[in-house]
Amino acid sequence: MRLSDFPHIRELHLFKSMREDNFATLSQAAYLQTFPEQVQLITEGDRADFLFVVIEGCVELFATANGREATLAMVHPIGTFILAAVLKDAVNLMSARTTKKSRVLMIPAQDIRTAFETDEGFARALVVELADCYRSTIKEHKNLKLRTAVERLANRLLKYHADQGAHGRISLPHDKRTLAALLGMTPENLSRAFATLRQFGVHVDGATIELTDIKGLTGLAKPTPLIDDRTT
Amino acid sequence: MRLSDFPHIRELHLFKSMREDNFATLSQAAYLQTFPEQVQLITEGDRADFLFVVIEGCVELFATANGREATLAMVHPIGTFILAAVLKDAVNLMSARTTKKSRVLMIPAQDIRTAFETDEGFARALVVELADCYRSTIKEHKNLKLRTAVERLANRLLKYHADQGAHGRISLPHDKRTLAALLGMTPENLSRAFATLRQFGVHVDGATIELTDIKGLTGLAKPTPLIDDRTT
DNA sequence: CGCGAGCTTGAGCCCCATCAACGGGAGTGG
DNA sequence: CCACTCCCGTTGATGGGGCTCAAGCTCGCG
Repeated sequence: MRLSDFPHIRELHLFKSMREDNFATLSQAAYLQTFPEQVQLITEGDRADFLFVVIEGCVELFATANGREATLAMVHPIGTFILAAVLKDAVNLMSARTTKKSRVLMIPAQDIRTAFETDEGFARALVVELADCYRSTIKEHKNLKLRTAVERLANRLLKYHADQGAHGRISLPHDKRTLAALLGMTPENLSRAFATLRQFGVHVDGATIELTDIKGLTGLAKPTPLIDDRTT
Repeated sequence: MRLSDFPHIRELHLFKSMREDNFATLSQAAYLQTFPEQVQLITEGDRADFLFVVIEGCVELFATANGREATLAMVHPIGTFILAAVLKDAVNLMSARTTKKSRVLMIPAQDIRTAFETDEGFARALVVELADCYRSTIKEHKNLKLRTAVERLANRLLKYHADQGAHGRISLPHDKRTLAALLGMTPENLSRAFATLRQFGVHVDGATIELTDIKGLTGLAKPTPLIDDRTT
């Protein structure tokens, strides 16, 4: 892997407090690879052989059963996935595919586990990382159980709006069928949800959305830090 | 707290590898308390002041928003809850209430965090515990998104059946309105789901259920270790 | 015997999935 | 430059799963 990528990784909360020698070992064992879009990186049920770190691009985590498929999360740079499975030396509960051309760092699972056992700083960082992941999924669970599809969309738009500078205009980070899957609905229903939100100042033009009634939209969405805040 | 309760707690995976002195400190700071049923122990949004350990009875974790309520999990002995919030010194994402008379151990959050920072063995145990919690919620998420209400009930019955010795007869561990909430449906709908399952050999008599067609029920439920196994 | 809580059953409705058709933009090849 | 095709997104019609509201039922208990 290229040394030029080390600084970013090293600065990750997960690796920041790791001992230098352990990090060096990990670096040497890791693979940095570039994938085109729509490549499936892992399959649920398979043993977790690598910890993945998304350096560039975007990865979709999803699961399948009974002929149905559900998107569980999108991983953006710099983010990791299947950490829990790697630590437990267990099978993946989710599958993963790229949604765009992506650069991904793959760290052999055994090296992660060794570092966990020998590096106290790393073990502590893992606690924090896992706690964050855990709380994120709880929020997502609440989002799904306590809100309708239109409410989920409204909150998601407000989140994008805040992320992108709150200038009244946002651009969707995913195509609409992916966004629909992420929100737990069909593409058709997403269209209708957008139509419903028109009366709340949501105007769609392709991947660009204009928000002209933030107050009204917020009133509908009723965002709460207990679901929507990234880090609480 | 009573010394007689120590052995059970000490044997918990979470505390097993903790240093003796740290465990002693924790024990002295902890409160063992008994609550009647339907007592709310914590409220979402409040700061997490204690780590809770259910010694006896049962605790329901739930969340509220927009006038809706959703049950997220049931905690049975011996189980912990709001560990992640305690570690992060954050607010609770869930509320908790007893569903029956319960004995609960309450360990001050600050003591847990201190132990985390000073006790390497405890930190490692936390990683495993959090990874388990994390994977459990992912499974629950998949259960909800990938299955219909009837399928969720069928799988739940099969799980109880296995837990209780697979003798073709099970007794429901919760009353039906709680079970309905746990499965993400209304009590009315649970009734109808049971009626639907009659043709698959599910015969209801109060809290006792007789299963006369395990094979057929399994065919409908299509259980998978990637959702239903407690520890994979 | 009367009462209330928990459970069941029924009717109606809403949200959302499904199926089908259509429109438009991008890419391709003539 | 245009015709063709394919894919994405939209729109409409229909249906089903599940919720709501309301009534009836059963059983335990006073």
